Amino acid sequence: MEDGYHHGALREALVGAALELLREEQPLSLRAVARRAGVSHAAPYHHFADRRALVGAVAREGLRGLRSAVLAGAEGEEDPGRQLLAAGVGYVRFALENRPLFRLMFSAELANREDLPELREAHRELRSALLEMAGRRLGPDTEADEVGFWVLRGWSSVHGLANLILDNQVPGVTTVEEAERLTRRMLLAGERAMAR
Amino acid sequence: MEDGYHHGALREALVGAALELLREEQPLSLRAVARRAGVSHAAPYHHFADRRALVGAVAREGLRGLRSAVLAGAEGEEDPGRQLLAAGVGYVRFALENRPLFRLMFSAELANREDLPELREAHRELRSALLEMAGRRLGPDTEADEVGFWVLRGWSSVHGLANLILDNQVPGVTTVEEAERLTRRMLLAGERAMAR
DNA sequence: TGTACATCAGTGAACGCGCGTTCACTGATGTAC
DNA sequence: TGTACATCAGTGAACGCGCGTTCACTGATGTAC
Repeated sequence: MEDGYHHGALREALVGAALELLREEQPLSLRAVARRAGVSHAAPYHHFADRRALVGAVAREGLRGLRSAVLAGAEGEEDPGRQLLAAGVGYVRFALENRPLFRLMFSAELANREDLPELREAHRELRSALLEMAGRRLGPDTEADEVGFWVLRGWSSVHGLANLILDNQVPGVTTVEEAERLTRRMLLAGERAMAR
Repeated sequence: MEDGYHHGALREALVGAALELLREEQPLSLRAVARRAGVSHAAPYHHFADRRALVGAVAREGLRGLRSAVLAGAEGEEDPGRQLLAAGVGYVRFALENRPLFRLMFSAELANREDLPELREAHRELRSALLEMAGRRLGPDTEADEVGFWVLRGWSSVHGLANLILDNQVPGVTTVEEAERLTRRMLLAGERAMAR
């Protein structure tokens, strides 16, 4: 279990190495990941069926992180409306602070997830968190359909804004702080329109 | 100029071949593009500095198409509010009908466009079209900042929705028709909230 | 109208590279007795 | 406590592949005189 021939927790180490490479904006090849983990390039095959499975595991980790970021943002607030606002800000912050990972999570490569049940589960958990928060905001008598639609509206806004910023489509917004301020402003405008 | 040794319009043919490959969800390698255009894989270098320049030209073509789709949607309407609605629907339709191209246009590869002035110009033209439409909707006395913020709100919603659909994050929405209906519903809800 | 010649836009071979995956192997680990 | 042995999780060599890019080349085109 110590160091030496048998690694002990290579699976986790590989995912960690992949996250490291992403942070450095390096391409996520199976060989590069193995290299970074300090292991031969054939070793990953004892833990992942193929490159795709590894990428899926990395994306899953990313989704969990995104969910945490969203929930962490909301935790500091009492009022459900403010919770949602903070959640949106947390979402955008995560995207900005984990650009390549965020892109990977929503990449064409993983648009079809039928073969990656664990990744699907992570997506479901993120979605549940959003639905739960929106449910608190809209009240217990709100129909599920309406809550779903409401989540989709908010999610689209925030997801779109995050993507536009990542893609340098929002002139003058590059830092995390600027992005957070803009997100808050945007969500506040939406809330205000709703409340009126 | 006829057929034969000199192609005559290889640059355009290469971009066309690339668009064809994207439509088939094939990877956009320089060699594959040349192959599809029926030309040796060294030929593109007489028209593009490198692979990146070719990809940039393809994205530019895509952006022009997106702008056209947005304007075409709006053209059928008189009321500025309805124009914006139709523009949004056109945006999402374009994304759904040109999935790989749309992804390429907003990919990490092209997030930095400093070396691709023609692509930047295409982005500017799309942005101008959006600003102009929003300006008509908000009236001539609206401050430029406000118009810009308003565009960003709408664009984020529509761009986010398009991306979420492309990524199979919106259960039950896969066809273009379903996506259009949902977009309309979403934008209507936004308009309604604003009008109230 | 003909000819010499520069320029242009192709070709095909070659370069070095990193990739995903497979394979036979071997050292380490854990368990049955 | 020791030993035999199955299983596990690594290694390193090898496979075939497609890639971007460069190069010397050559055929076609257009122009000057």
